Amino acid sequence: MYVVLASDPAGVRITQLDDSGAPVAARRTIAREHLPAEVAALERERPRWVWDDTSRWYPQLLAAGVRVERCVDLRLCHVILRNSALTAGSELATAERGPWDAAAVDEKPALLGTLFDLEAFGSEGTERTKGTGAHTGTNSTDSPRDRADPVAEFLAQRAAVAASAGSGRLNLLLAAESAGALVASEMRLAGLPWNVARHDELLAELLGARPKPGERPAILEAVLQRVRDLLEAPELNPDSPNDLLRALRRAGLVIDSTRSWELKKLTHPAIEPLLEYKKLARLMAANGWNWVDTWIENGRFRPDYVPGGVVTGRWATSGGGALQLPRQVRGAVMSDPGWKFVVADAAQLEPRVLAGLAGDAKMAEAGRGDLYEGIVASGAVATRAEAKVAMLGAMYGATSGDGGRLMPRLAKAFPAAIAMVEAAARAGERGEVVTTRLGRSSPPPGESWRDIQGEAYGTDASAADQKRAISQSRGWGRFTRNFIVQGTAAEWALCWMAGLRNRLWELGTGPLTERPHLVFFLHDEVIVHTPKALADQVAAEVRAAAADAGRLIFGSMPVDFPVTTAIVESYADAK
DNA sequence: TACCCCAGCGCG
DNA sequence: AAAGCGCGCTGGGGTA
Repeated sequence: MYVVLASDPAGVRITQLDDSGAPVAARRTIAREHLPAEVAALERERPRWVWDDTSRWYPQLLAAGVRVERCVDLRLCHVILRNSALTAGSELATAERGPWDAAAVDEKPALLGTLFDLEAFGSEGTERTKGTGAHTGTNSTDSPRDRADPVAEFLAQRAAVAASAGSGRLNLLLAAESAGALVASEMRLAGLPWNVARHDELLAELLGARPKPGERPAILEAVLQRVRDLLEAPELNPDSPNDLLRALRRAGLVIDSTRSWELKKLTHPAIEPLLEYKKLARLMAANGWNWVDTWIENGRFRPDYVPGGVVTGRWATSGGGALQLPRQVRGAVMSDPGWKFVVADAAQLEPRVLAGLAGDAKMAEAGRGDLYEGIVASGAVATRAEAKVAMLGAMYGATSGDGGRLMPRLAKAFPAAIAMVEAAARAGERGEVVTTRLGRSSPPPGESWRDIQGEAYGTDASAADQKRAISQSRGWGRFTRNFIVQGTAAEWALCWMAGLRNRLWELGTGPLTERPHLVFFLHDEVIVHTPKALADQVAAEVRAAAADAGRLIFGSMPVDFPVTTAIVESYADAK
């Protein structure tokens, strides 16, 4: 059964559909304040909730203590189906842009009326990312998506999937994407436990005690003093790349940027303290006291997770840089008393995904244990380090350096896997679209890309035009090469997390945050916060969910997806 | 003052 | 080891 929710001037309109999409009862409208109780009652029948945007509906339900098992997030699913090569001929994909299509930045509409609509839509989008997602309460009935009918959209999506040759995969992708949206709301509700006192200690050890606003802490100041002395630049502003570059050149160094890996090549007494300064200044700017003041509330870090925020299907976050927490401060992530973290990491996820995608039995075999050791054992390369750099080269499209040099050896040892990424690269170079295992397609290159390619073959094309076109074409090829791997890995991770979410729910009783629950997700890694006594069971469920995800996506293809699990009280103690 | 872009660096 | 993929955030520095 499906239950479609829609905003209505009078409250919330509820439409129940059977599994074929046919209405099973007259639709009705209830008052907004009755929604949580209504959802809780209907949830016992395990429906799939259908709504325009999980972040507009679910946070309030969670706040009222109502958790749902599954949903369809029409906004996220629409994006997938609109772009997927598997549904390219569908009405949904070929229709004019509508309220379910986000306004594209580079498509400025000519007509004022249209412009107004798109701007209204855009402003809604930005509100969503910065806010709590709690839109349903007040003035949301005016947004374009509320003027669109979710029942009609849902039926259009079902039709597009049903007519596709890849309907099984697409259905899995849509379910996983929607489950991800539920997880995102739940993780925001729970928050990542953050020990402010410990964070303070870490900062004090590394930087010195918290300074007055606008000043530098003692250790940072002392390091800077050394830099200024050694460069004989007492007025140096080390945070200004221009200023720093001038000072370095005055000291006789030949350099054209202040990037740390460029600095590392230089020999000068000031380099060591300068690199130290950069490291510490970065910590202070990105995750220092200001960050704690802004992002930690009541011992929890609650970033805004953005499922589908990356073209490849990876998540993004907005606010707090949640996906870039530096190792230096991970010690401040500490479990509650009586609770533990289970930190789990999918080992060598992307190359394993590539083995599955390509159906490369040899590479799957090499991945029976440590994949890189397996590659060494196959004789392709001599060391684990070489295996790793060669694999990265294959997946990212390295052309030079060790990656570019070693990659051809992989092509000999694992021809199927390498042919897969090479084919994706060639498709991208031609401006074609590529598609992940479950059916997410890459965006086509933009208009200016095509212009540049076209111009390079005109009669008055210069050598420079052609060079530019080739370089741009290769660049897009590297993107599509990586897209199929990164995108399919993201699908694996979504399936993993969706399965884990339900397994965790079964381990406990009561509200979500009193059971083992997800508190963090980082592409190929999750953190579960769990009562101490359940930690071992959680670790087992994490591994079982990983095995499920592999079978769901790759079927009988025997690719292993081992996960490392650590049961810890601080994130810093994992791996 | 507000806004935009860039350089640089954190994460996978 | 900084060549090759995907992001977000900060401070500097410019413009309106």
